[in-house]
Amino acid sequence: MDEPREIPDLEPGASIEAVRALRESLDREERASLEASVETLFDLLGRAHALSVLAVFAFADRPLRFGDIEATLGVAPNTLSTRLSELTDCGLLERRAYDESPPRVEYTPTPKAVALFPVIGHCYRWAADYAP
Amino acid sequence: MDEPREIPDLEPGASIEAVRALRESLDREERASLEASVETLFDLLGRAHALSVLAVFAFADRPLRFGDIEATLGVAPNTLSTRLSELTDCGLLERRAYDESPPRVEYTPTPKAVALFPVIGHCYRWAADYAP
DNA sequence: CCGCATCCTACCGGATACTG
DNA sequence: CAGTATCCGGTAGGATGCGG
Repeated sequence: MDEPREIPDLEPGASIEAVRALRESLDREERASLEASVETLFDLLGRAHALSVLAVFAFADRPLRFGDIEATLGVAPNTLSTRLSELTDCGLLERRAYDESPPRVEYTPTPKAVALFPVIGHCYRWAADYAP
Repeated sequence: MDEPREIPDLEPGASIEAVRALRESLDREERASLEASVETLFDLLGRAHALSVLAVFAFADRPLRFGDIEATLGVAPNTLSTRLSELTDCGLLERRAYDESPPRVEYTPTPKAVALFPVIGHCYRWAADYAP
């Protein structure tokens, strides 16, 4: 009774029809659980610069340091610190600190984050098509 | 010299590699324009309940009224009012007011919004796979 | 030096009451 | 019914400080 309807793999660009069918195939409890998970995700992404931070990682080909992201996005350090902590706590980023001088901290996207990158990609395509 | 590299059509689930290649094919000016458009989109989506509102429309099969969304999401009316105005101003929703009593206002997603629905769909799939 | 914590200010979002 | 007015708590932004 665990997850008989578990989605086998993550297909990028899931059409709404497919997801709508998925939602309707779930019973009340499973569906509430799914909605809650999505709500958590939306709450996370629905904060200042969260999507932008993800985008920076999506286009980077190496681990990123605090200063890298700060310079790229130009956000206040405390805000960036909060976002990075949240993303790390949710298992989207992995934080590795090296005990050096000067100190070095590197952030790496986890597979969980990589699985979200198509969202970023789609937003870029959308912007290229529908921008003013 | 207008848009020789215009993306022909919106493919759902654009891989980051493809978008990365696109970004690198653009010259400085075009790329800055794209980044600005994406930034605008991220700023819009990065507000409270914006993604949730989009999701409600993505799964609805008819125009929605203010009270529908309010009841579904349980958000404060002033916040919802602001979000709906922003989405309407950005051309994602079309607002139609009927001069009746009691008054009736319907919101319909535009093609521009429909083109964003795969983002919602992907988030649902992601949540089903990676949720706690 | 770099990554963050603190302090303070401004604005945004939540709850409730109220109007056309 | 579809919002607006009002009040208030929380969160983001900017500058600065400090610990490693």
